[in-house]
Order: sequence, then structure tokens, then C-alpha cells
Amino acid sequence: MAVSEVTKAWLPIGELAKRAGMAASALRYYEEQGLIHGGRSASGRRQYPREVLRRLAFIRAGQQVGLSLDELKQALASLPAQRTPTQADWERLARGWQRLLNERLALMTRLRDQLGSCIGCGCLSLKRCALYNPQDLAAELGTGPRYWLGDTAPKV
Amino acid sequence: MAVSEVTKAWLPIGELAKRAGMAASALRYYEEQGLIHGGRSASGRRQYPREVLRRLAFIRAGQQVGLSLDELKQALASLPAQRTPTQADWERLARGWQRLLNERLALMTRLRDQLGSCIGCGCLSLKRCALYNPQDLAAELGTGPRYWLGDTAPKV
DNA sequence: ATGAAAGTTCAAGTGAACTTGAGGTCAAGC
DNA sequence: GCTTGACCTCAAGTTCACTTGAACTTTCAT
Repeated sequence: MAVSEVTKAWLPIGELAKRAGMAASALRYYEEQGLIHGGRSASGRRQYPREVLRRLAFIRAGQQVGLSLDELKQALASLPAQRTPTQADWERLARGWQRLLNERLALMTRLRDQLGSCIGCGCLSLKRCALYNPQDLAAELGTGPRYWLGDTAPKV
Repeated sequence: MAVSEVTKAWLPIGELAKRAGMAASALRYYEEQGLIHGGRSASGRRQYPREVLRRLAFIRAGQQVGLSLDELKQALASLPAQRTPTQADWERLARGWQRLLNERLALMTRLRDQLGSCIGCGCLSLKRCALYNPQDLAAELGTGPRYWLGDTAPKV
């Protein structure tokens, strides 16, 4: 019989790290933070089901659009705890996410379009200037990561 | 004669902070980091020309799209040192920036569009999956801030 | 049987972007 | 003239998302 029986396919952390393109230390950190979960072998080594790869992909992509690990954790928490998430589960997640992505896209687009007419203009129309009045857009971001926007809103 | 002569309009740090919607401590930090510059009063207090407001707007907006202070500093360094930047100067900056914004927009758009068909699908086509293969897009981001993408690329 | 490779825990370090606090100075209004 | 508030410096603290290192164990190939 071949080396893999029915390929139970528990992934040790190093293997998972390689497949996900992340450092093992990061995965340990994620587990510690409750973003991913796995079992242990008899000798205490971490073992992950393949499903975790999808979680990691979700996490990575989420980070790319500026979500914090905490936000990602919230999102992932809505997945079923012990049964393997179905396609429908993931799609529900993705949908909520697309809304956020769309918002962020709108923010950036608006920023881009106003830049040319705004940044060099002397900004006579402060009321509608994306640069001087980012707070209305920023409000949507809520308690997100600091680097998306500081929490101080202009009083101007 | 009114209270403001020709309105020399040096802004003390508190005033600038209020107008920019940022904390004074942040402005001190920016100055320390060389992103903004100002003079001092006889008694050693910081004084900023109004032009600095524009720099701050630029900085804030840049942060919103994920640029680091270091990148912003580079961009701002291309402004004329002591003469007040002209409209043309700012527009040149804005143009280079729009390119970057466009790239980032493309990344996010692609991410959004692939999410629905990707995240719940089992991802048979790993080769063209935005979730599993973000590194080609990420490459453009260069040495940017960490939160845009870690530096590890998947080997998958 | 042995040594490398891969795993473990736990504490501490890193870098970005600030904030906070202590201790002190200066200017303006009453 | 005195208090209040805005400002100063400098050092240290904070959060996020990890990484690094030390000390130790387990697994695997030869």
C-alpha cells in the first residue's frame, strides 16, 4: 500500500506553514489568538486539518485589505465550531467581506479622484474635500487597525 | 486695524493640531521624523506656516491608503526645501501617487472579484487563485508597511 | 545508535506610529 | 502678581503582529 493510506492528512505545523506561505511562528501565534485550531499528536505536536489552509487564506487576504487579526477572528468565529465549514459557510463570510471591500474601494476611489483637483488647488471647498474631511469615510472603519486611520476626527 | 495685520499666520502646534484633526504629540513626532518642518518663536515654541496643513493632509490621506510614514517622507522630500511648494509641485506628487492608488485599487478589486468564486470553491485552480497566490500582486507593494503583506511568499 | 531536523514552551525583542507622564517654562487674563 | 493653560523636553509605555532565542524533546534516516 502506498505511503498515504486514505491520506488522513493531518498537517504538522511546518507543512502547514510551507503550504500557506507563512512562518510556523505566525501559525502558533494565530492558534494562540484563537484564529485557527488544531489537535495534538500523542507526543504533543500540533496537527491541523486541511481546512485550516482555507482559514489561513482568509486571514491573509483579509490582512491585505487592512483588517486586523481581531476583526478576522470575529469573522472566523461565525464559522461552525466543530463541523467542517461548508461552502455555504465560506460564501456567507465572503459576502459580508465583499461589502467591506466595496466600502474600502469606494474610499480609495474617492480619494484618487479628488486628489488631482484637491491637493494642488488651495482647497477652497473644504466642505467636500477628501483630504481635509476624511472623517465621514473613516467612521465606517470603526475600531479597525490604527494604521487605517487614527481616531481623532478633524473639527475643521 | 483688525487683530490680524496681514495675518502672518504662524500656527502654534495646538492650533495646527486642531485644524489638522491630529494630536499635538503626533505633530511633534512628525517633525522629529522629518515629515514636517517649522520654526520656533523667541521662547522656543513651535510655529508652523499654513503650508504644513497641506503636508498633513497629504500624510493623512497617504496613511489611509496604506503608506508608511517613511514612504510619505520620501514623497514629501521631493518637494522644494525652503520655497513654498507650488501647485505644480503638489500636482506632481499627486500624480505619482495616483499610480500607486490605482495599483492598490486593482489589487483590491481583483481580490473582491475572486472572493466569491474562490473562497468557497475548494480552489481547484490554485494557479490563478487570489487567495492562495497573492505574491504576484504583493510584489508591487515593495518594502511597504508590514500590514499590507508579509514578506513570505507561498511555495504552493 | 546517533545525529540532524522538526517540534515544544516561554520570555523577551522588534518596528511602526504614536501616547503618556514627569518636571519645567512662558504668556495672558483677572 | 498670580494662576491657568499652552507649550517645552525627554524617557518610557502601548498596541499590533509577529520573530527570535534558549532550553529541551521527539522523530526519522542512515
